[in-house]
Amino acid sequence: MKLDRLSDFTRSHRNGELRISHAGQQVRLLGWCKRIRNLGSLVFLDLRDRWGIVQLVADETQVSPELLARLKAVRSEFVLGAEGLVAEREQKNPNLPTGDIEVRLTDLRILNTAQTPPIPVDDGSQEANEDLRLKYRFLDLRREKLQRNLILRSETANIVRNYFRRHDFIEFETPILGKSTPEGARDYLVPSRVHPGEFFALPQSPQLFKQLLQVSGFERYIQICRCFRDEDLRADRQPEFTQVDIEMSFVRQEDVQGMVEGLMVELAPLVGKSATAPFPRLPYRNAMEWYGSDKPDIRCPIKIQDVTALFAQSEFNLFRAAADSNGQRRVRGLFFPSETAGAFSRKQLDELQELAKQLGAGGLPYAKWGKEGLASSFKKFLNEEQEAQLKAALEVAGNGLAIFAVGTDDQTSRVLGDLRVRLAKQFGLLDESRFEFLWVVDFPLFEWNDEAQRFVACHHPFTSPHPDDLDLLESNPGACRAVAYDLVLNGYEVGGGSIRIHDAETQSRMFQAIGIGSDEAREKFGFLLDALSYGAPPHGGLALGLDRLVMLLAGVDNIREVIAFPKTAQARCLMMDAPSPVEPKQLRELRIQTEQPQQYRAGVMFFESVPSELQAPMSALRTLTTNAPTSTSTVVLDGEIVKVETTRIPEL
RNA sequence: GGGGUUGUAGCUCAGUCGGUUAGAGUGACGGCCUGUCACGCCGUAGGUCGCGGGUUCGAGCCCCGUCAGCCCCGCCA
Repeated sequence: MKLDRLSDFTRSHRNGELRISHAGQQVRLLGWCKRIRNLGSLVFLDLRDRWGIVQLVADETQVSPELLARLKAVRSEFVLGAEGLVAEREQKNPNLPTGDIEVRLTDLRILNTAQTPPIPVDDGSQEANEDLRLKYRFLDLRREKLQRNLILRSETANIVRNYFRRHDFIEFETPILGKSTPEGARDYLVPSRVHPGEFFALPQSPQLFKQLLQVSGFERYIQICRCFRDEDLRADRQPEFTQVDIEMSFVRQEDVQGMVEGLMVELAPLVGKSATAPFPRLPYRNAMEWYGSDKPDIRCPIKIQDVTALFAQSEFNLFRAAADSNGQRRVRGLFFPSETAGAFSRKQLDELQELAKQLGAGGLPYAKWGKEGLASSFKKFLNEEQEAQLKAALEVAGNGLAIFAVGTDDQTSRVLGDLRVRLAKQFGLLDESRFEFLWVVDFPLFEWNDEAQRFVACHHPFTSPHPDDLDLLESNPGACRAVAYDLVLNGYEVGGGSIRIHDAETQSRMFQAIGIGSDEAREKFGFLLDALSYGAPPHGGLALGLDRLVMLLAGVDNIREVIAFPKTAQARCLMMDAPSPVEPKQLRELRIQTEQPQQYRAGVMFFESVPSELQAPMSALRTLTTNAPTSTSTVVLDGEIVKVETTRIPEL
């Protein structure tokens, strides 16, 4: 098809903004064909651009046969320039903002054609599977839903910038090519060509740079920056993600929190919510005790109760053993006041138990108060008086379901923390429309790492110990609290920060406590220790996870929905098919030898390096590769020796 | 690293106990249609049942392996 040129055609209006008040105006519009409805001698076309949809119309009594023919040649997703007269519709469409009017075509330019999309671009259609959506992300991103999310993301970033600028923050750019440091997540590494055998690390966060900028005296730092962590992914985690990173000098925890609260109060109205500062502060210890989580969703008020003492004399061995364990193991429970919960079926309870087992529980003891009174997995160990005590402890009034977990605090928190939110949603005990911020504070400074057989920093090794706990740094690290705080929204950690260590001596003690000796500290963090010894101001800050924040603002439960080009759970980009093998020449330049022969992905086929006698079939192989029906990658085989692993090759 | 789940037409899915020629909706293509807006009506084409192996007289269905997507545990200072 011969394409028209854009030439001098300029847009006069945006499609979504046309209203009855424009009636009578000649307009020039641009966009994509969302759908065409051909009634023979009358044709309607919905033209879509970023701002909305407007209906174009042409009928044979009004337009030339040529124009009508050209219009009928249009298919979905063709790119069009349309000229016409805005007119009031004979039959209006109340579902469309532009539904009162239509544009009577006087001219139509076909600026580009389009193949039939492999996935529906229409928001009304059922969403395609996510692997296809990711492969054809550029088409997926045409959908209004994703456009809305990404526009929201842009708005959010804009408000963030303006807010901090207003508060005298200075925006910085810190290096992407940095140094690998011990502790923390696995690094993404970048080999250095000019220094063979040496590697840069992509930043897990700009933590040290922003601290050094405090030492330099900038006092207020902001960066919206990309961070990289080579760890396994989740629905709310990507290998590269964006942080709103801030740092301030001469501040206490409350100063940082107050600054961030002000931002959240400004962001909430973006999506018609409101937030009221100050947000509640909840010590880590209480968060774990009441909610079984360090990022509790307090939209559900139900708290975990300790009922261990009730079973001190019980004949129910499982529970009594915990009561006898001197606090090592406890019996903790949750009560969901709800008729639905009280009517939970045996089957549903079995499914729940399966879930609990996946979370590491041995089983899931329960007590249910419903139409037939008490039903419980340990009913035979409960006399009337004990039942009454249990009801009192769990604050049971009316029907509902109580579930229990036995074990160490870690074990019971994991099970009850998860089920608390899950069941609360199921029973309608959690108002999902609300935004509930809170600060979790007083985190422990260290946690014991079994694998390394040493303490590791909970937050990071630059976090200031609580001033009251400084003496514990050597004597009892496990009991030492940190001046660290997480911002939690609806059960998600959306930010975390701390007051930092700002003197070299404390920093050295900290390194010592996590098993980094003075020599290693000097080698790995010499620049930091130096900086701290040249007049570093007291300072602290926080980093917000922008992706998660926007995800929550957008009301979606997956971070990929607010990222233009996300990676899969296996950290692969299905659109570019990255990562990918590279030319042997590149590897040679970097002095990198791969332990495994490189595998070349070409659609469904895999090739790998082999001895030279197989070099002969190379040209045939390349033909097969490019002709493979599902092949999407360009495979570079130049000079490389390859073999084919699949059974397809013998057909050659 | 481990567990769960999904994979059938371009797309979304159904497919009974293992049994004849694998279906539906939607999309695509062609025809008809002057008020549609998920247009309607008629017709046509469209399948490596993810891939490999096995069991069987016979496999979309059962078994083993494998690849990929998603969710979770470990991991993520």
